[in-house]
Amino acid sequence: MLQLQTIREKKEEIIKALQKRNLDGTLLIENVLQLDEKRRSTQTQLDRALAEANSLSKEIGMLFKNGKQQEANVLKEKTGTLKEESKKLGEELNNTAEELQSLLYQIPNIPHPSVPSGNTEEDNVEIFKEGDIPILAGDALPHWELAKKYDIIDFELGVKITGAGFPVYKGKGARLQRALIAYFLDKNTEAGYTEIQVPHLVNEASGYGTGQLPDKEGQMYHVGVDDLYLIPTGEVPVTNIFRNEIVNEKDFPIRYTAYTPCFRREAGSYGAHVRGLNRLHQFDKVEIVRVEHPEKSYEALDGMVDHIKNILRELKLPYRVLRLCGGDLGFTAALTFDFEVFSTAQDRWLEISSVSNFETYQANRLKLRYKDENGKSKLAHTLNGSSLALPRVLAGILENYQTPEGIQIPEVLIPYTNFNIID
RNA sequence: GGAGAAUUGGCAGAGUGGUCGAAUGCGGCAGUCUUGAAAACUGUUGAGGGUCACACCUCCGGGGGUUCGAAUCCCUCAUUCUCCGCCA
Repeated sequence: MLQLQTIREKKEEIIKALQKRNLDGTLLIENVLQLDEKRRSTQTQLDRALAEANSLSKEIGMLFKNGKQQEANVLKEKTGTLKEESKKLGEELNNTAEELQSLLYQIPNIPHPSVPSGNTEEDNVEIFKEGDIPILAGDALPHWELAKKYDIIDFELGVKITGAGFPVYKGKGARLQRALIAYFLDKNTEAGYTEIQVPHLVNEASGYGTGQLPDKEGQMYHVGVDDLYLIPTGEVPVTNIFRNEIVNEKDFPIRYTAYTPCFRREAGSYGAHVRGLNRLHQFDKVEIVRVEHPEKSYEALDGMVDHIKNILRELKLPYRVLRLCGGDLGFTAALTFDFEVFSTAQDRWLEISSVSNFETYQANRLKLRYKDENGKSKLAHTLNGSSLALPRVLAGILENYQTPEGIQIPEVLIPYTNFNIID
């Protein structure tokens, strides 16, 4: 959520920047400022009433102490109207604040100046590409057929147990997936991220903290009886570690990595593009999260991008990096780089990582602050990225490493799998 | 799931209706002393709103109530601890 102070000071710039998201925020911002004005004036009136009541109460106390009952009773009468007034003002203040809050929740983050304009993923800008796209034999198969051929992923079995989008990994498929998780966690740890394990269900406050609520409510599975949500990404529990925290400036950089399953309802998406592992309701992901000093956050973002490049280079997968355009940028992000791996048998790119800087947007919701050198608390910056999303990496490996003899295992993974071919 | 106790500032811990935003100790920060450090001593040290700056207002787990006045009384929810039950 944007800071009110920023909206007050940079109204025009914000409206202009939001146009990159193809959003005309004029009315929204105007309403916010109006409500903010109203809130503050109501607050002032309320404060005045409370101040008066407070000093009367003190006087009454003194009078009672000195045995002047009658005078005290006279003053008591006066407090009656003040009480009514402050009650009314208090309600008004609450209503205004609530209305203001819900408007603020509707304003997305301001895109970073380097975000290109554009409407759809077509307008994202490729900034880097690496790795050779293998030339496959004419009978090369998409991963879902490879999965069947070698009996390593069973989609139908998942349908029986749960429903579409919940595959069962078997034998070397399961082992390969576990190897990838361990490998990613090891790489992240080497790079300075602390490995943690977090809950896979979160409460409502956490959903608001990272911005899944209220705007993306329908994307999460909700456990009604206990009012908890299954996490759509590890970002939610990990970043919420810092909700309502004031960290020490000396603690930067704060770096965490966590492996979690992710649950997404993804209602209404069917067709060829969601076949196999391309889109699932449950999948595994290793996430990296950083909390940074505002002046260092873009440096950190670059570092995260380089880190993920390294991993993909080691896996020898053909991939590219995109700078997301305004129209494709997530609600809470200021700048996002997407990583895509080339799925040779499907002849298309698959998103396997999304690395974002949220600047103070999440921190403001989370109330995540740090103490600067003058002892003042300021909002920190939060960042996160996938390193990496498992199913599509798996799909990329299956398709790009297929040979007539079987599926070769990338060299760096063999110590983790203990086999070098799936056949 | 049942019974009881608790929830106060970074931590520990006082405070049961009237200068209590809150004693005290530890920790943190600044200073004195010291060649330096430690010790000792002195000062300082919660968050948010509001203001040019003051004033002022709010916050003692969350929400609601009683009262002129609540950290202190009442209701309710949550969490933690102890005992019992159940269980990986």
